[in-house]
Amino acid sequence: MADRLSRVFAALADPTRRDMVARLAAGDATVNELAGPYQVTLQAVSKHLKVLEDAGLVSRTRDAQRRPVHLEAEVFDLMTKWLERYRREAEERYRRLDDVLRSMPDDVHPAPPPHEGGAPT
Amino acid sequence: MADRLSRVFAALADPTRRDMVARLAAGDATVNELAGPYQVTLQAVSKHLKVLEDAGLVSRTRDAQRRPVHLEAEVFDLMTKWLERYRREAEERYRRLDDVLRSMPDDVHPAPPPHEGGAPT
DNA sequence: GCTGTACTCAACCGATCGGTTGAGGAGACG
DNA sequence: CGTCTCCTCAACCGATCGGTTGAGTACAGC
Repeated sequence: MADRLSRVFAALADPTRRDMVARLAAGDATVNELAGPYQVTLQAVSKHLKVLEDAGLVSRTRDAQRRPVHLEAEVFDLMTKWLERYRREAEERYRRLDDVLRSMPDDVHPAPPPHEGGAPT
Repeated sequence: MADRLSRVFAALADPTRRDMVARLAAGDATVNELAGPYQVTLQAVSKHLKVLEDAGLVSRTRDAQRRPVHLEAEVFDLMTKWLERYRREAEERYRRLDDVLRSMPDDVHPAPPPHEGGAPT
């Protein structure tokens, strides 16, 4: 799993980790604070944090023996970009297909035109 | 992995599956067509498709012996909602923290209550 | 009906994942 | 110094994952 996007998606595929992200969105927290609500060992939480860190979703600094965890917002942009791209394509195509189906009750056609006008902004 | 969002994120954590989604955004395709560019067996592709289907990202219909795969755009909304929520929170907080740091060169952490107690042992 | 095409199901395999326990490392504090 | 708190590293374990091969299902066409 080399690429960044895969690590990000994989990191967020776990509900516990998504929950941690949600908590961190409200402010930095120590490992102990994050571990609080979950019924797992501190080591497990530490591992989750490592996964999030490797994905670039959080960063850990040092404050005495505490390791405050900070949510990195930039990564969300990466996902949003990926998402928006295909979401728009798919929705646009969906609208177009719907249109095509209405004007073509039977038979087949060679190939759809590369583009059409009138797509909403 | 019961919840929908986890399945969606997990499905997209694989570059091959993201690639398939990208391809499907341009139009429906059969399993064979999707398998084309990848150096894996048809069965592996079929499995990937099943993962995407279980996540609600695609649907499979029947056309003679072909099984055309269709991208379901709605699911992207689910992710976008989740993303946007925390992205906004995090960025807002980031801006706020930045401001706070400037007016607070040292000292004075809120130091949340050391609640705790119990758990294991 | 037989054959070929398109695809799925089932069993298996090595690698990774999420969790555990156990053993520390780093720093505050008596 | 010793000790306590906070946290990480290492080893292990069962479950799941991504891939394989082999067999089977569904349909078209001769």
